Amino acid sequence: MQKTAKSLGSKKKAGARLRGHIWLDGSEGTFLGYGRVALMERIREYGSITRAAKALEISYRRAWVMIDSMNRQAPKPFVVTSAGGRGGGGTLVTEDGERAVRLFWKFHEDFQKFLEKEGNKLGVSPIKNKKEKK
Amino acid sequence: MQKTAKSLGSKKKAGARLRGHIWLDGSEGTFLGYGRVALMERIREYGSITRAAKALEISYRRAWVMIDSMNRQAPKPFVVTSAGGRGGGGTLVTEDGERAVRLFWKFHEDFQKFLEKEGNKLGVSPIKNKKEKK
DNA sequence: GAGCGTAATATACAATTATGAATAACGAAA
DNA sequence: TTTCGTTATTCATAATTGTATATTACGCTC
Repeated sequence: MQKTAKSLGSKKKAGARLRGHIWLDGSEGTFLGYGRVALMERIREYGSITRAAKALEISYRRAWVMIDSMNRQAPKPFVVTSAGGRGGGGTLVTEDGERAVRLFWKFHEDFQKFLEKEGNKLGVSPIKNKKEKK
Repeated sequence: MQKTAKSLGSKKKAGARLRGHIWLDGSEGTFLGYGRVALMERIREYGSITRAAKALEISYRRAWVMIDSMNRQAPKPFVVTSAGGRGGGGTLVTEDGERAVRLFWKFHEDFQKFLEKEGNKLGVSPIKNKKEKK
């Protein structure tokens, strides 16, 4: 036990960057987060859980679990599915789902601004990323 | 494919709550977060990684890895260790470490305020927890 | 120099989490 | 009623992460 630091360290934490994750909690834990929003956006794009999962490079099961959890926690389903029929069926995002996606991105946007301001306020490096020129 | 939601769902997401995690990133990924701050606080309390880890109910290895990672990313070590000597050795938090802890809690505090405001702004339930009557 | 309790380190094992493959159910359309 | 591609579901396996245990190094104290 020794070596009490005499001079204080740099105030900027040498390139440290404030980061974070945000999400909405529901009755069963996670209700809406980055993964689920991305999934809904792909479902909107492809009309299919299978293809959306492939595009996101996650397993079908994982995608299905997310949707199931989300729908059970939502007052009304965010996506509706149908098995069988023309094309085998499909999945689409409801108006409620679309609204949830917009709400989440607004939340994210505000959060990014918060991080920016906070970084200045706390004197932590505003460095955004590795390898940025200009 | 059917059943387009006709009436819009509730605006409050029925008890959904905004949540999040924050941390500081460094050159190797996570630099400072809730776990590392809690660890430093316990080290300050006990003067030992072993006892701090026990108090937090994590393995010594995990605690050590956190400290090592943190110290390597910090301009100057946040904790200093010594093996051997009176009492077998020990660990203590440096002034830089203490300052980092304070900075992180300030960050956390501001973040909680942000979540509160954001919940109001977005119209997401201000409900703090399950089981509230009235 | 022996004893002590700690840090430091390696490694086998446990637990958790995600994946991939397989199968059945579905329902419109030909 | 057969076909088709999707959803829904199960299960074994893989990958990841954390734990428990053992061992060595350390350096003050007696």
